[in-house]
Amino acid sequence: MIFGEKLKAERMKRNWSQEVMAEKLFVSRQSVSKWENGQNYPSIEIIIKISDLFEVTIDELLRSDEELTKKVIRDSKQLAFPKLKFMFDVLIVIGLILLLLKIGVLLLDKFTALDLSLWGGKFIWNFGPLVLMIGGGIGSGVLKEKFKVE
Amino acid sequence: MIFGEKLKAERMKRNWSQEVMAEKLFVSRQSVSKWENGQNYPSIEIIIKISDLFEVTIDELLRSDEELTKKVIRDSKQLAFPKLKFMFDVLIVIGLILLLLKIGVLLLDKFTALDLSLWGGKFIWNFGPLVLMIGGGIGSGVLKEKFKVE
DNA sequence: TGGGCCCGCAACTCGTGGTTGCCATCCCGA
DNA sequence: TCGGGATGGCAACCACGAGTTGCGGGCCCA
Repeated sequence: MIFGEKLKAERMKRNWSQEVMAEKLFVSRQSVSKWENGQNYPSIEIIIKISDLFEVTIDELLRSDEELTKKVIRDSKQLAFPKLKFMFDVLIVIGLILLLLKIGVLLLDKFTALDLSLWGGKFIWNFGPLVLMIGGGIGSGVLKEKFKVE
Repeated sequence: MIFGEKLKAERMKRNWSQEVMAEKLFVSRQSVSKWENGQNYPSIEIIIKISDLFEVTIDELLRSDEELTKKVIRDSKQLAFPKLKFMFDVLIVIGLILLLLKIGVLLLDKFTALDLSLWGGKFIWNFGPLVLMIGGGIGSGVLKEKFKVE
């Protein structure tokens, strides 16, 4: 039984005896022994107390590390997803801003006496925004698709 | 009792009757009724099953919203922090890139026959990168300081 | 060797978790 | 209106499991 092992591990991590722990939880020492050896579970109220005492979640106490790892992997994917996607979204926004700048400059050049020139030539300004936006869009879309299976 | 209310809320959220839920958990309908009315708790094994069935953590089932809210606030702060900070960090990077571009152009202009001009004039290129980098740095630093109290 | 600390096994008690039976209420269709 | 089905609460009952007490074994140290 998973619970007993985890209970024992947490207790020994703190160098407590079963007696000490029993006192903290207001139970007999043998109760603690039984839990650790998998003979029975404590009551719900006591499980909550243990969770507080050790500052671990009840899920961590009751579930296998396998289950928890699966959950952590899933969670970390969801954590990484917004972050990575956000970065690609920023690229899209930058490309859009550059595109709008280019259009703005062209309009001003055409309808006003201002003689504005785009730095770097037409090549960069024609393809730069496009590359950023398409690259960002592809990256963002791929990530979205990858975690849609979830 | 908190557990019973949450159990009922989750069940009704799915439009299940107590009968349906009892079937899913392989217990009698009256057991479900008792849990919801706070007469007793289910066994540990069943609590784990319920947690899986509803895709909520056991902590969420057993703890008050007050306790959980305190924890969620703490977690969401940590979640929002990297995201917002990341955005300010991107601004810093953009500012740095623009600064390097400006320096690159100036060097090429001075040492080669190329006649390159910075679009928009010296004002933007002297202050633009600076504003981005300082703004990003301040934003990033404020967030860092805000959640350092944690 | 004796004492203290730590922990496991067994017997026992009692409370609680789950089941069954019954009933009340509500809603819908004939 | 009546009957049937669905839903859910209360009560009685029982088994089992959670917690307690008693006992003993192992280990370590003076």
